[in-house]
Amino acid sequence: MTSIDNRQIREAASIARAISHPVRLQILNELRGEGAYVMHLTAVLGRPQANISQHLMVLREAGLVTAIRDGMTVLYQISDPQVLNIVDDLLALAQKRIESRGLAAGEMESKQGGRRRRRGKCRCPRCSQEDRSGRHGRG
Amino acid sequence: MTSIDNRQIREAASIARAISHPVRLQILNELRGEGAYVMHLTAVLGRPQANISQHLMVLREAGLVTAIRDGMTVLYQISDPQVLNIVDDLLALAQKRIESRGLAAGEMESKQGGRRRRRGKCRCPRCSQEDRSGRHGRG
DNA sequence: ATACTACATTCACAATTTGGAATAAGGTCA
DNA sequence: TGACCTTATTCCAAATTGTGAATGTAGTAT
Repeated sequence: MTSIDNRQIREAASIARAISHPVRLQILNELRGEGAYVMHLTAVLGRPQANISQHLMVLREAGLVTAIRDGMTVLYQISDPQVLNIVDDLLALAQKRIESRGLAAGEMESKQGGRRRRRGKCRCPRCSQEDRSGRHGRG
Repeated sequence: MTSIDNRQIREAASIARAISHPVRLQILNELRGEGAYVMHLTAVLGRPQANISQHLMVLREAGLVTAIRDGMTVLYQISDPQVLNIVDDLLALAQKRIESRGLAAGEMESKQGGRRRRRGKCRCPRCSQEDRSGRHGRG
């Protein structure tokens, strides 16, 4: 039996709320796999460091991510794989909608990246390593 | 290739945003299966009708639910089964956390319903029918 | 028509969230 | 030590959200 009490509802809602910001969702998406350093997130998302840090704080307080100091840098990781289930479901539904809307409104994807997309080079420990060993992509 | 563009991120975030309120999450949870009438939601959640209606509007505008008039009453349904995947994942993670917190903090479930739980009787078409027969769809 | 029921919308205000700027805090290295 | 790097936090104004109260709209019944 699936009895839902108030605590569970509130907890679930607060998880959703932490995820419900484009920057935070993007952060979670970037943390797939082995996680990412703050400077990497700052570089990839193209946002001020303070802002990234603020969003990371929200994610931390919601318990969605954990921070591990590594010298001067900090590695953030997703705290529980189930978090990614939620993210994946959200992205899947979003994708489905965008597609069906595209068919309905003739709004096909042929645009060039409206805004700046990837801020390219980042000097975080991981990126430096990948850069040298020629490994690209995530996973 | 799972390239995530900005539109998809924003769409996903806005879905999460719509879900991220306890009342709305509870509404979605009540809509499982065949949906529910507004008066049923009002009765079950124990909140003012206007407030339920306001939250339903948010869910409608986010495209998570659809409304079908049926005489004087309005039946709300989940617009896409994938919405429930998200809800289920949120509830699962919430449950997992509450459990692990309970073990860690000795906060076992020994409370009586902190707030009012179910407002019991509701006169919506479905409840009335179930009340006097037992199990049947709408007519 | 009136009265009643179910639901939706608007308004006003409090509470919360957001993000930039500045600054603090923690760590490394010459 | 001080210069420098990475990340965290505080302050604050603007924007957004949540809610009750009142009101509007649509359908039913008499």
